[in-house]
Amino acid sequence: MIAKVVLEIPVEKEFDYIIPDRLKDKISPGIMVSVPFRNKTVRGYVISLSKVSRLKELKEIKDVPDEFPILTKNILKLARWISDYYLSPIGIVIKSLLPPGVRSNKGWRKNLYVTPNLKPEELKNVLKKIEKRSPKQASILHVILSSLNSAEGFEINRLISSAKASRSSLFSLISKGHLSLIEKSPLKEGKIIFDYPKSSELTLTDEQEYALSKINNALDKELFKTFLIKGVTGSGKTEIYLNAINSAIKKDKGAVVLVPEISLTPQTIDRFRQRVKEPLAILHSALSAGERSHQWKQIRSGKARIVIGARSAIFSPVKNLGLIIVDEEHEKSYKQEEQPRYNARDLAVVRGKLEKAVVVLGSATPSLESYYNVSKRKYSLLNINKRVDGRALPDIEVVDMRSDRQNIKLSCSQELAGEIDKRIAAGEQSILFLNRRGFSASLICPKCGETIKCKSCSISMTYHRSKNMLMCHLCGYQKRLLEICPSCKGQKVFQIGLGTEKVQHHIEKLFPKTKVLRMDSDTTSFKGAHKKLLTEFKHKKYQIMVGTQMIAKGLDFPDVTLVGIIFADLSLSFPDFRSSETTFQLLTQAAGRAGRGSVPGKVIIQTCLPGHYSIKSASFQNYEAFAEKELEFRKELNYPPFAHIINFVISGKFEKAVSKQAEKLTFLLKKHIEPGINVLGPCPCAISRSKTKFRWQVMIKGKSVSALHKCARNVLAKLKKSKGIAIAVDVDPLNLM
DNA sequence: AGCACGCCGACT
DNA sequence: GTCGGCGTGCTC
Repeated sequence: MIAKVVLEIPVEKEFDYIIPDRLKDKISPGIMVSVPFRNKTVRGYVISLSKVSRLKELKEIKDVPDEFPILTKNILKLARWISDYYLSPIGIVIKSLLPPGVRSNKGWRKNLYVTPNLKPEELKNVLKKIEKRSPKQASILHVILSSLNSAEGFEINRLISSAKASRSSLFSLISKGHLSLIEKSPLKEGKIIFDYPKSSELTLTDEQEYALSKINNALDKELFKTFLIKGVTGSGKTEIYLNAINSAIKKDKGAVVLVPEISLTPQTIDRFRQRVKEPLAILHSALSAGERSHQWKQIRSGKARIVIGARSAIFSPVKNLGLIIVDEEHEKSYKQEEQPRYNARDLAVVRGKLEKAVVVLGSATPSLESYYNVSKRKYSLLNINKRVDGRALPDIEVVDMRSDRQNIKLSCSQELAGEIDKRIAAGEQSILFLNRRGFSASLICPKCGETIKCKSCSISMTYHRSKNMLMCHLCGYQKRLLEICPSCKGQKVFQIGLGTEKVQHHIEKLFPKTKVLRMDSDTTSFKGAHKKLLTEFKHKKYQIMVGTQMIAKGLDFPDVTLVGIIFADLSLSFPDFRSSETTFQLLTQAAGRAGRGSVPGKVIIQTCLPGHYSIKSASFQNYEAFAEKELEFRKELNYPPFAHIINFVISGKFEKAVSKQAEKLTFLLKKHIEPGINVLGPCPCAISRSKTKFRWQVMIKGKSVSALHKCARNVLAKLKKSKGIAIAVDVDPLNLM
């Protein structure tokens, strides 16, 4: 027999190996193997088995470290899909989807037991059913049934030998869900006993109830279906998720919950722990390799069926997966910004289809891609328009900062200052949001007009007052604040633009008796600081919080009744066709921090573009109005969701070589395009230099992804490599900087 | 990816 | 005449 094996190398090729007799029982698709390759031994994964090979001289598989396939059939299919769609070699895809601890394959050899997932009567029924077709499997079940009270449990090797069966028969029973793999022998009446947490069942609103019933119906039918829950901030989406998960458990199905990296806080996890009626596996980026590997094995063995985690949790090998939830589906952090550049939200739908599972995407501000999929009838929309307990949405006021009365340099309009004052008097709290840390955005020389830039990047350096240093927010390079212009030796350099440090400074000056907390990556970088500062704010050690992106989402402080957006235009000015969408999302999410308690909230948006539709519709809390306008614009310019984009980023140390390669690539793209595809560029990226590397980009755009794939594949195969030049291929890019 | 093979320039 | 630069191509 021949095994088709993929290796962890950037090559789209399967390598054939002979399966030696001593290993033939252990090998099935999805299993990890070690194979001779060149003069080394490398790790690989069996994709399929075959009787024949095109080649005559084949090498043998050396070893099989695991007892069972680490990749399930569906995950293997998902890996294939990712490889095709995101133009990334399958070996690299598999490498990146397995947690690092698992790949070191420690702990898979020892202490492996199985435990039945069914009651004895049910096992007997299964036994009867499979007796004729699969005598070996039946024999295993027979051994289990005849020794259910054995205190030793079912160590797999002993079980296999007493049943005179093979590993693959045992594995079939596991993959059908009749048995689970476990590391200890905790048998008690044939089933692991869990400590179920107590749960309070809150009553649901009518809208929540309706959404849940739709999801439950779909779960009952065991068919693939995708829902988009559009629920205003504070509408209790999580409550729907929790109930849906418990419904899945009742139907003996597993669930995966994806949350954005920043939302995976102890508070979030506790909420799920308290309410979900089974142990959770938590896949957090902060876990060590060992911990990850442990969690993974708990999932793979069927011991944990409910998984909560960030992006990569979409690969967890949950048994009998029935439900996939993607919270805050519009979040950019679901996109992996390195190869393979997948979007976990989109993979959720692909995996849902493979597993015949129900997929629930939730957001207060759905991505236009998902919203458009509703109108194409790919997803079903579930609207939640009311907040729980009938609380009012905050009142939003837009303040025009162009007015003569305002001084934009002082962070705070008269209106905002007045509202903050009221909150201080009432003992309530305020949150002020600005999406830039540091004190001054940049330094400019009035004599020559130059701004001070990083030595290795193309962006201007930000002045940080607490450190008294200039910092590059891209590469982290720091240097002393200069008194003299480095390019013309002019005597005076001006600081321009706001950062959170300066806002804090202004607010402290304006309200000298008030304690102001600043939350940004500068103040939260040391261990435990994030949690500590939030707790202090909750206990009202501070009246005002100033912060970046990190405070715009998810925070829930009942005493916060005012949210101020210091400068909404900052995100609108981004050179990206999605900047309006991002701004609308940011404003809506930030506004959602206000009025989460009994006192209604107020939001003040400061802007120089008060007429812009993303600011206007955010101020009316009208998603539909925004989406309608934005979709019109996207349609006109043939941007997503009406088209797909593949972005090529060419980078290297020498600018000439980079631009030359970008032009060669563009030439080939133009040569290979089909009708309906546009080639845009080449041009330098918005961040034209990062970490000493120059960056250029070319885009292809068109309605049909497969046509784009074809074009990209053709061209990448034809393009001659240039030394020191890297080309990153990004399908459905979210970051165009 | 990583490593061998191979084809042109500056050196004992 | 040889050492070594790195461009090309293959690895079951």
